[in-house]
Amino acid sequence: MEKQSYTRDNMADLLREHGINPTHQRIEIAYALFGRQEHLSADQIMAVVNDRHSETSKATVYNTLNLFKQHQLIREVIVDPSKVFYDPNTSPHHHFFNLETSELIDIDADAVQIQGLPQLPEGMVTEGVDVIIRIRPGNH
Amino acid sequence: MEKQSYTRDNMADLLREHGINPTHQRIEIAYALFGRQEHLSADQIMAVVNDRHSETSKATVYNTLNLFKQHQLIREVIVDPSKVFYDPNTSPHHHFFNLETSELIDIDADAVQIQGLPQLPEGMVTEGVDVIIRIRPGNH
DNA sequence: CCATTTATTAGACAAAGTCCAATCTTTAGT
DNA sequence: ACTAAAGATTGGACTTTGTCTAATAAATGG
Repeated sequence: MEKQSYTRDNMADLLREHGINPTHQRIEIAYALFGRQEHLSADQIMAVVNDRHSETSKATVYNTLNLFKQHQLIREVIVDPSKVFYDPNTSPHHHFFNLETSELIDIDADAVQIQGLPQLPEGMVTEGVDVIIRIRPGNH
Repeated sequence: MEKQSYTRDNMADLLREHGINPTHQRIEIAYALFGRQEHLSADQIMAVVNDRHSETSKATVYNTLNLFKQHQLIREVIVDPSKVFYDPNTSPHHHFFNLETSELIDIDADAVQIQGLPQLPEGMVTEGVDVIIRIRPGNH
């Protein structure tokens, strides 16, 4: 009874659990993200999904990613000024961002404590805390 | 002897101190950013600078912002998937980001401690640490 | 004041993402 | 299983942010 195998069938279940109608395209997109547990951009996802024969349009990729985001199935990572990355890991965590390769590495948020943050502005509520550590190779 | 007044003349000096040739357009752009001490996007800066009579082209705005960034006069803030904000404050600090208004509020980094971050990947060096607290109005 | 370097510019271009109306799928009810 | 209604997908036009280029303008140092 292995919990963590990312088959297309499991993707369908995962989508249903999140109240999303599992269509072909949605299953493929979910499989692309969860199957490799990587941070991918929309165009990378489209490339993966359309690897052999084209099956999914640009509009559907964007529609689907936004849908997944709304249903808290994935998360956006905003670190690159030119493209958004999508993260299949929704548990609280932070990121190393490799400025040379645009690669992201997860940092579990449980291990990290942040102290001394000022009070939120009046009437405001926290939606999320992102810590991004921008790294590059070499000790200059 | 007031240190912190942001006149156009002071902008010229500031640019020279950073090894930047102070031209008309560069002074205006610096004045727009430092004069109001706000986080502005490229198009907002262009709007400010060309308020009355158009004087500065889009290409120059982008050229100049990138030049300022290279000379560490300003900093990019990447929080919004669709546009970069430019920050005249280069001292280490973090941000509240108002998701409703796209407004940024500085958080002095001196007050904040971050503990428990894992070791950097081998051969990597930190270029910067960004903490972004995404906030929105109302206590749901 | 001239020559050379340095900046600025308009407009073409590129890439990411959105929007729309037409078409195709899926679902639910019978 | 059949059909109507709802939901999903599509190509392509469009928008926005940002880059590039080749031509022009401005500043600088003799």
